[in-house]
Amino acid sequence: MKDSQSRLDDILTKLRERNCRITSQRIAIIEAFLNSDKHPSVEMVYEEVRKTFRAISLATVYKTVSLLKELEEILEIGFSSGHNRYDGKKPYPHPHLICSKCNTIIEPDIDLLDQITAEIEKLSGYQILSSQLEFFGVCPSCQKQRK
Amino acid sequence: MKDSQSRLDDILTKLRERNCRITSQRIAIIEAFLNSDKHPSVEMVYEEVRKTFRAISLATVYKTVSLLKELEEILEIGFSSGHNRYDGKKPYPHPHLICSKCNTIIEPDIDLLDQITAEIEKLSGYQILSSQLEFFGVCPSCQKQRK
DNA sequence: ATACATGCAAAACATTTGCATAAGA
DNA sequence: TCTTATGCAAATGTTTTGCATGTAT
Repeated sequence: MKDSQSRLDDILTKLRERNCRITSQRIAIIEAFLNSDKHPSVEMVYEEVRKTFRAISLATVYKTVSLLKELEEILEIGFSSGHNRYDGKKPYPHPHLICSKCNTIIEPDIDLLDQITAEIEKLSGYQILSSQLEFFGVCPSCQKQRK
Repeated sequence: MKDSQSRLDDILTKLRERNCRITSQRIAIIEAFLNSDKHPSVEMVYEEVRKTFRAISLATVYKTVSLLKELEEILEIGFSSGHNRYDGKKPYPHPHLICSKCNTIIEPDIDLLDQITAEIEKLSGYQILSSQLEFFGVCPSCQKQRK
C-alpha cells in the first residue's frame, strides 16, 4: 500500500490535471481522510479540519468529498440511514465489519470480493462498476458490556 | 420459498402477538411488499397502496416499513443517498445487482454469503447480525443504449 | 371502552445548491 | 486577471415525530 505522502502527491496531481485548485483547506481535508483509520464520516473530518481552519464550512467538506469520490480516492461506505462513512486508505471495494453498538468499523481479512465480482459479471452480463460488502454485528468489546 | 398467502398469515400472527392491530392499510402495505418483485422503494409502495387507499399517508407507510423491518419480514437494500429499496420476498441477507442507469435490481445467482459470514464471525469474534452485498453496474439492456 | 393506528403538518437530518466574496494560477 | 473555491444561508429530499381523530379489539 502506498504511503500517505505519495497518495497525497497523486491526488494533487489529479487535481491539477482537472484544473482544480490546491487550497490549504483541500489539503487539510484530504490529509484528514488519508491519515484516519477510523473510516470517518463527513462530520468527523469536518471536526478534524476545524482544529486548523476554524471557519471551514461543512459545505466545503461535502464538495471535497464529492470530488474525491469522483477521483476514486476515497470509498464511500454506505449506510442506509445517512451517516455515511469513508475509507481514504483503501479507496477500492472491500468488506467492512461494523459494530452496531459502537459503530466502529474494521476490515475483516477476507479476499473473495474480486472473484465473486468477476463471476457475477460473467453470469449476468452486467458491467460491474463497484460493490459493497458490509457485515453488521456486535464487536467482542461491546458483547462484554451489558445493555 | 413460502407463497405470499402464508407469508401474509405469518406476518399477521406476529402482529397479533405484538398487540399490533390488523388494519386494512397495513394489510395493503404488506401485500404490496409481498407481491412486488421490483424491490420497491417506500414511495413505490405508497403509490401502489394509494390506488386503493387514496388518503393514505407516507408516514403510515414509513411506520409500517419500520415495523416490518423489526419483524424481519422485509429486507432493506441500503442506498448511500436515501432512496432505499426493500425486498419483501426474501427478507434475509442476499446479494443484489443494481443497474446504475435504470435502477433495476436483480438477484445474482451466488450463494456464498452465508459461508463468508460464518467465516468472518469465527475469525473476528463479532456476533454478526446482518450483512449487505450489493453490486452496482450497467445491465445488458442499458449497455446497448447510447448515453 | 380503551389502546393503538392513521393522516396531517411540522420537525429533523444529511446533503446540495446559489451566490457574493476570497484566493490560487 | 480570470477562473475556481470558500463560507454562508437557503433549499432539497427523505425520514421521523407529535398530536388530534379514527378504528380495531
